[in-house]
Amino acid sequence: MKILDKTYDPSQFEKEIYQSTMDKFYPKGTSAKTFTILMPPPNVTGSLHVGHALNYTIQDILIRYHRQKGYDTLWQPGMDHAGIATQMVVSRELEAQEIDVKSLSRDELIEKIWEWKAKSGGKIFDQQQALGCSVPWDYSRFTMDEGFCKAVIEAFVTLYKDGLIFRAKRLVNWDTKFQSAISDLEIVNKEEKGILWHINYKIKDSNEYVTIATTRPETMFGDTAIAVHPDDERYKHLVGKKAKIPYSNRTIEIIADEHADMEKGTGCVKITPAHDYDDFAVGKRHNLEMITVIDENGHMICDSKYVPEFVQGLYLKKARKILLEKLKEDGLLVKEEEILHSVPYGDRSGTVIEPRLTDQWFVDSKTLAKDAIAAVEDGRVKFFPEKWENTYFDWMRNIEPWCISRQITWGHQIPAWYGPNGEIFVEKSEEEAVAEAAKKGISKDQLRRETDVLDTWFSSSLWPFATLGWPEKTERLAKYYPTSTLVTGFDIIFFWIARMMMMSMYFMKEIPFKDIYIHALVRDEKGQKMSKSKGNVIDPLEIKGEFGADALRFSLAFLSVPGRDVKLGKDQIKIARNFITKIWNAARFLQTKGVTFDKKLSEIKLTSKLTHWIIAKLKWFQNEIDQNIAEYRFDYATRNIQFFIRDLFCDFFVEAMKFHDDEETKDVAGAVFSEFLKIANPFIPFVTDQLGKVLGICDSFVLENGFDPKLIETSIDYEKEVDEFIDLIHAIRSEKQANGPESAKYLSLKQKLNDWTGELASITGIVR
RNA sequence: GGUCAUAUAGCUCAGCGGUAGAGCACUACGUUGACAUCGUAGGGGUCACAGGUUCGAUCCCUGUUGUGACCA
Repeated sequence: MKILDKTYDPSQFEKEIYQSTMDKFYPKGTSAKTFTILMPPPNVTGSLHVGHALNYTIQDILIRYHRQKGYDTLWQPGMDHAGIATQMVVSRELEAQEIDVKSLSRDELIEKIWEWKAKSGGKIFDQQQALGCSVPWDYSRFTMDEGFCKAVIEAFVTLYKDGLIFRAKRLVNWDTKFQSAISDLEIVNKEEKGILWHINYKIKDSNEYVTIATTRPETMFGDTAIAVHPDDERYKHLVGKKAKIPYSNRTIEIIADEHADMEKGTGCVKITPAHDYDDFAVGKRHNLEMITVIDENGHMICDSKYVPEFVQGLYLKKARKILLEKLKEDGLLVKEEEILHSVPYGDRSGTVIEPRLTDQWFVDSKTLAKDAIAAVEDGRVKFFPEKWENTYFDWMRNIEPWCISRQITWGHQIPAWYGPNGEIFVEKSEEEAVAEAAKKGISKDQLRRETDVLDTWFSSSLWPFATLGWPEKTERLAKYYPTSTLVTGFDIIFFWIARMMMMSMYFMKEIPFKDIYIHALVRDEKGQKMSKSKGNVIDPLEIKGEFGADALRFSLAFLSVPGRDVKLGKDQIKIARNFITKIWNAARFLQTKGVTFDKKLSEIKLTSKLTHWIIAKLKWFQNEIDQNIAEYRFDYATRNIQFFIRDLFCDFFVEAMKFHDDEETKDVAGAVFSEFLKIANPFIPFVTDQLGKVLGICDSFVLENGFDPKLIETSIDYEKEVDEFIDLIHAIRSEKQANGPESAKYLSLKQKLNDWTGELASITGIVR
């Protein structure tokens, strides 16, 4: 047997251990009890950050643990196509090569993106391997692969025919950079300083003016009313009168609506239903016209009869500036008031989001949410920590229709065809659409396919069953659905969890997963969010290089206290690395002591107090870990790993071995250490497998079943006696430090130790 | 504005209706047959504040304050 090096150097063996164990990560299909985790699919453009590392570490611990326990485990890997993000990355790259993206046809661009994917996509898979993720890689799915596309079409067409997807002209969040609608989850509101401009509109047939207050004067050409509060005595006399929009020949009615806030601005508010959500609602109530004055690029519309020439075609901010100057000149701008207001930004584009009236496709979330809510209410699906169900309920109970169409190229093109008069045919294929259209006398060349693609999250919402083969009735689907535990961050409860719940309840009529474990955000050691601009980003691969993947995994699990952010600093990882070194050196000591690792616990006849004691502690340890995993307490589990090997095994048992090293003790030392490695393997797979190999225990612990604590009997009396003995040792050491070796108390305690009879008398030398 | 968290040692955090815990940092000692990436021992807390329930509250309840997150 090769003697271990003095220091633990993970870079020497991590890669090899992973390569040699990869084939053990596949579901065996032999056990009736399954344990399945859906890996949250990273973006095809993504690369590993420390948040992923936490997410994958937890999943890998769960998977490896259950695999050892004899479950048929499937950790379903994959990737999503990240519509906007990918198209952005590829467009940028093409532009760098001086290729005009706009001149490419749809098919050409898509081809370029596939080329890019083949070359640069999915880097994260290698990084997941570096971290030790025990994934059956051949099972990987991609939201744009052939089978998945089929699933998306099936889902879309079914929902449409069931009346749960509809097309409508509504206000949506318009991203002027991508020139696409985005969902309300994809915008971030920022509190900003702004100006409330007070502008006079002349009352028709009167010399009076009404002063409205607005932060967006340039939209005035889309105004279709002015609202005052019904209880506002100041303006009661104006209700029903008409006012003229400056520089426009239109007059608009002054209406009473509770939307007007008497406290804010002048109490009079202009209503622009096509460019503001609140105004849209007012417009609906009062049956107002909706006039769009801003185009898809964020410029004032050119050929509009509503927009005066002097601002036509101008970028919004420019138009605003020119308009305000003119209003000022003409004495119509009567006040500028500084205010704080919240401004919506696109989370990817970083540009101001414009509410825009467009035709889009929507999912009737409200209807789909019902079963999804019920599944959590009645406990079929549980959140850990439980408090997150509030967040879930809150959102689901107030859910709005989900805008799923995107005006981009990369994604699942919506399977809808339009006839010449706006007829809509939603079918799984062009042939079927043509056939349906023919029934209404519309020929194939009159049909035009919808160019919009679906929101990436629409395909992600099918992940629990589409990855397993749906819509086909595959064996895999039958066997692994519903899955066991979903592990993810709270930031995608709405984006992903809620939507998977809705789609799964609808298409599978069954929950997608039983438990949802929500982990925290990883922050730096000061509790600040990691960001490139702050320079406090911890790169998991750099950490792996410096301290080893096990140290990173151990630290992340150690810090996973439910309900708290993970504050990760290098110090913490160093501590973990030092601890792993301790395990390494314990192994080294056992080697030099001539311990062999070929006997199982059950094969050793236990006679001594010392061996009874350590085995009793091992049983306790195994039970603790079982419970910790069942409760998703990875912080406890790692603390227990530390406590067992350091405080119990090394500090006492190994020390005692230095005085008491008969065959039984050595056999038990080997067997207990082997069991320890096995139990710790899901947490720190690399070092434990390496030790297992070098010590000749086994090639890998990946498929090793743990021992059953119930099958090995230990004497409680022996355990107690050793515990008392240890307490006495601590008391003696403490007394010696406190009052010196001459103190009466020390001497009497020392005497008590010296008088100890029986087996333990042989190890009193442990106190020096 | 609404909701949900959270406040315990210098720091990061466990914990519990009845003597307050760990790691790091700090102090002292130590190179004893694996480990200085180590060991042994130690100092250090009015458990945010104010009320209430209780024989007893750091823990349960109410309020205040600070901090954080989400929603509008």
